[in-house]
Amino acid sequence: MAKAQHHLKDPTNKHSFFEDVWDVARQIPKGRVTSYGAIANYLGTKMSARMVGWAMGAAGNAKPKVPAHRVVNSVGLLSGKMHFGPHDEMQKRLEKEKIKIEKDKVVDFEKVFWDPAKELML
DNA sequence: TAACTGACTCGGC
DNA sequence: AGCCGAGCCAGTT
Repeated sequence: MAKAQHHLKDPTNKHSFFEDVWDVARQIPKGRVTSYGAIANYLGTKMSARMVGWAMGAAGNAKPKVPAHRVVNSVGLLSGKMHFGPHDEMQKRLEKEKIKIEKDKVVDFEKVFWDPAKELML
C-alpha cells in the first residue's frame, strides 16, 4: 500500500492531536475549569500536558471558538493568561463566568475543577 | 533532517 | 513552603 497522503492539507481531514484537545476543551461547562494535565490524561497522553497547552495556543484559529480561558495549570494558576493579550482578558472571562480569581489563581479551584476523565467519562 | 521549544507536571531539596 | 531539574510530545524553524 502506497502512502496516499504526502501533503495532507485538507481542512476537512485535519484530525490532529490539537483537534482532540479542542474538542475536550469545548465541552468544559461554563463556570468550570480544568487543567492541561487533566485533558492530556483524558486523551491518554497524561505525560504530555505540555502539548495541551500548545494546542491552546493554536486554538485561536480553531472554529468554533475554544474556551481556552477555562484551562489552567494543575494548581489553578492562570499560566496562560499572557497569551490572551496584554491585559488580563483571561481573568476577565473567568470572572464573567462567576469564577473568582485571586493573584492569577482560581479560588476554590477544586470546587470548580472539571475532570473530563470523570465528568465526561466516555 | 535534526534540534529547539513550550499556556505542564511531578518529585526531591 | 518555595525553588530546581528532568521527562514528555508534537509542531516549528
